[in-house]
Amino acid sequence: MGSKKRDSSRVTLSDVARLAKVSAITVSRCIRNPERVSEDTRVRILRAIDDLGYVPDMAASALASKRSNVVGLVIPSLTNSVFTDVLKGVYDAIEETRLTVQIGNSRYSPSKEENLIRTFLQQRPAGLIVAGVNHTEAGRKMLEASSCPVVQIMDVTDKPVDRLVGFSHFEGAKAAVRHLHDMGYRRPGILTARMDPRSRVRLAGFTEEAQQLGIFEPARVVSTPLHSSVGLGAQLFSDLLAQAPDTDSLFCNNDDLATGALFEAARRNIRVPEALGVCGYNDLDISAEVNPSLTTIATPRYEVGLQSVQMINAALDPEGEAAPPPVILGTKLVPRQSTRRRPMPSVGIHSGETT
Amino acid sequence: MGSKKRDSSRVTLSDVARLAKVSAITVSRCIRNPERVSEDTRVRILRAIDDLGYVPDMAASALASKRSNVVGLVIPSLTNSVFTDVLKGVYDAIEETRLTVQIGNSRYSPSKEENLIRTFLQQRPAGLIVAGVNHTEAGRKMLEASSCPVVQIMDVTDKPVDRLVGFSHFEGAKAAVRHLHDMGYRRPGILTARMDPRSRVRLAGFTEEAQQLGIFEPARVVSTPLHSSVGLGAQLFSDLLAQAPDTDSLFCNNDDLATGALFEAARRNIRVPEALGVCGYNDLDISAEVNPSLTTIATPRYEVGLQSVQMINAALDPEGEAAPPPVILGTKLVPRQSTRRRPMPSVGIHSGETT
DNA sequence: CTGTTAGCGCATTCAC
DNA sequence: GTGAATGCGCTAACAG
Repeated sequence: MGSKKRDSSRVTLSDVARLAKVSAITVSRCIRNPERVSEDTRVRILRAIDDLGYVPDMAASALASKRSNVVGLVIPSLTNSVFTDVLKGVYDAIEETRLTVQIGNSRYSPSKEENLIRTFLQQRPAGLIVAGVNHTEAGRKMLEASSCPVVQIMDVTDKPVDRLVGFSHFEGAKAAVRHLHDMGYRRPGILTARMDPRSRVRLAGFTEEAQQLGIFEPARVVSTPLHSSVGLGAQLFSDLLAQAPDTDSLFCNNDDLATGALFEAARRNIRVPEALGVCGYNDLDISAEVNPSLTTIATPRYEVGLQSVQMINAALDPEGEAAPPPVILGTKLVPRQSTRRRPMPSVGIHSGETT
Repeated sequence: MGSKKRDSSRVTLSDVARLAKVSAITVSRCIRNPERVSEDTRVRILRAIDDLGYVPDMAASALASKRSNVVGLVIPSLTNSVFTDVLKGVYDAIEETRLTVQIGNSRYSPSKEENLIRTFLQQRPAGLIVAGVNHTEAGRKMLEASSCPVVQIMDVTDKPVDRLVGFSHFEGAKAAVRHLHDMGYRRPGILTARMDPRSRVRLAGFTEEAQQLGIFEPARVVSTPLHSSVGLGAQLFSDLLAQAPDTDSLFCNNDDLATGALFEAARRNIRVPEALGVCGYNDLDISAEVNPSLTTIATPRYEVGLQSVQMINAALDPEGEAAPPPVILGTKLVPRQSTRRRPMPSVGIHSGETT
């Protein structure tokens, strides 16, 4: 097999201790709380560590302290770029710390999520970051009973388990509908797939706002439990056209669907934004590049990743206070060429300039 | 802080042992090598485990055995979908095992990669999966000296460190050029960015094949160290057109660049595939959806992820043999509408029907 | 096939 | 500010 070397006696705390002429426990302290050790022993110890190339053994540390340095991260997908952006934020932030990430992929399944939560919790993690605020009952109970900090991300709720950093999908969807209306569109449809909790909330936001504006029409709602993709966006748009041909605009639950709809519109020679306004959700990289460029709701995914780790860190800090209030980040409408720059004069209502 | 509960005396091996009326070590064995324990003690032990809800303590296990169950995975990006596909394969495969993944993001930096290799190796990982075959000298030495199985992925080489599962970028690029030639294009350019080792190899493949076909033209090579993106593809295509306006086809180092080039061609009313053939690399989801759909070289990224874990597993198996030969997976040209279906009759410009 | 003994490397608790 | 003793939960190496 692959083994090539036997374990060359590892450098341990006591090796360092001997060289620095102190006891092992002092070295241990010096590493974890440098300020609790006198100036010059600290210097000696650090030198010894450096000379010997000492590296702490995490397993031993975890065993003795009953606390690992592992942060569990539970997300529903490893390929959806919404979550890979979160991932990047998490990793960028975690590198500054002595923590380590372990990912669990729930595949959008609440029961898989529950299992992951259980598995992680059994490992005495330093903290847990979980996407969403909807869990199985058992899952939520475990999170609440957990002895480590828990951060829910990517959504908002009145009753977070512990800490939370997310944004409102409801408000984002409403802003999208409002924008379509401001631009003069009066017959908006919605394309939505993979009906996970956050998609549902966006649909609810669409519905509420459209109703308030008096432009809601059930026949213009197209949804499917299938996973989102560009190809599916094209398909759903075709479906919508079949059942409500006079639709004049689209809120798509995400930019993949929107991109697909845009492509399908091009194939059908439907002019965007003149004959059809399109607004997506998330602001992926490609959204600025398609023809015409895609109006969308930008979501702070990377930022959520960063802040979730900072919250874990803050919670772990012995000076740490009680759990801070939830952090609700903003979403932002990014107007682009897939919606008009000005409302139509005819059915026209008023302004909506965004300089 | 976030703590809510004190550690409620954990269920340990000896608890299970007591209930099953055996010794702790037998329980330990039963968990790791069920077949080395007699039928009925095994049954008793498994029942006891179940009754008590016993969960092994990985930290203790790692400490005692000097071997963790962590597989280190070093990749250059967390957002590039080429690597998130690998990631998915790795996670799908690892779930079948008792192993666990830890990701290191090298950000395409060899020195960061070296640091990650060092850090991982210090944790006595069960195995290491590393993207690419190009490392710093120190990095390679560490890998060679490592006592755990190492799998290099996503590329090929004569001298793998240990195990390898990848595919040839050189051959993939050559196939692309050949296809463009077969379809009647005679003035191919190449767009390439983020000159990592694999991109360079693809460029070399392009160059060699084009030279052999007698259609190589240095002025049609456009490259930049910037990271690939759809927007950059548009930019590079514009640059190429400025320096070699008669270019009749494009091999793009990846599908992001190709997509950008396709978008830019649309903006300039350059007809694809009639006036311009385009071939990308990787076969991302979107490539089948753009207009016209993108001819590309499909790469087995998910499969590489899966197999890399299987290799680690095989190496860990005590029955395991010596390191198997490298596994070279195939890439596949996927002809789509961005190249003609038939070669041009002469040098003439027309046809390109796609039924 | 099963048990005994020993100790992995570190952190907790309490002395000093 | 520093140290000694003790054990975290498990597995290696033997013995039977």
